[in-house]
Amino acid sequence: MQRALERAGSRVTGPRRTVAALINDRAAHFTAADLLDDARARRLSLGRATVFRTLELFSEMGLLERLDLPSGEHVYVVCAPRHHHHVICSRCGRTAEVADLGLEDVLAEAATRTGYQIDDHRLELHGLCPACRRRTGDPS
Amino acid sequence: MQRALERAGSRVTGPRRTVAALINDRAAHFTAADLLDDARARRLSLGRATVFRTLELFSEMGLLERLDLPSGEHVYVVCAPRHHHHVICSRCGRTAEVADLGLEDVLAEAATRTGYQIDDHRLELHGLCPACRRRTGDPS
DNA sequence: GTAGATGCAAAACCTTTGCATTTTG
DNA sequence: CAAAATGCAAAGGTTTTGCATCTAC
Repeated sequence: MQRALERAGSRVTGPRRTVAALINDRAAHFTAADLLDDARARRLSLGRATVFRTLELFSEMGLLERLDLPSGEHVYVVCAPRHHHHVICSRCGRTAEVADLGLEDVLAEAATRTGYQIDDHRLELHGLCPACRRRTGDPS
Repeated sequence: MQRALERAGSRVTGPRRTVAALINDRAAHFTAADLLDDARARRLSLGRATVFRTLELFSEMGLLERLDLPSGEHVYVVCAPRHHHHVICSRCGRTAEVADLGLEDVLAEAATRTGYQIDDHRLELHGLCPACRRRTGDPS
């Protein structure tokens, strides 16, 4: 992460390290408020504005991505900077990334049918992660 | 819409008719605030809370769907109650619906690769609608 | 007549901004 | 040392809630 900041020409500061550390300790997706709470719980000084600014920075750098859950919540997930999609566990919030799913055909089909020129897309998959699946009734 | 309300066991009230009318007069996606502004502009009495409550009601009834744009804006679009996806014009906000795009294979592939049990998905397509395409430089 | 709907104003949120102060490179 | 980053508190915006008053059925 230090590397990434340097590469991006941004400064490596205490607060940014703190945010990075807090993110690292989170298993699943999180909100800005989550990090603020974590910081307070650990008695780490960290300003609200800094958290928002840092999340935005990390997102621009491609280290994070913001997802909008069906609930309307804005959550962030750690991810690789290439194009991909997220599979989100609706129970625990853990996410996995998938890429190259063969969406091209789907997009082409949509373009043909609607006449729209499709420039971008967002795909979110919701379900249960392997662990939550085991803990649930249905081991199908 | 009257029908839909009756079917759902909800009352057909003045404010709900007003909201439905305002929605009808909108060409593209809109926010709760948009409707409030429209109402004010037309000197229609309509409470803020009622707008939010009605949008929620219509959404539950499947007449509307709330989308979260990449910008973070919460917009609503009119749509049919079956499963489908939205193609959204990034210039004018007009939307089109598409269904049965052959996503099944994509979902199956994602499930296989991640081990998640995939229960639901959201796909948003962004681009230019035919009209905006024409008005833009690139008639490719 | 009564459950359901409304409107208002306040509360609750969430996110951004201005600006003086501190810190990094 | 200069530019960048921070923190605070305030502003801005959106959505929700409590409650007294209406109104559709």
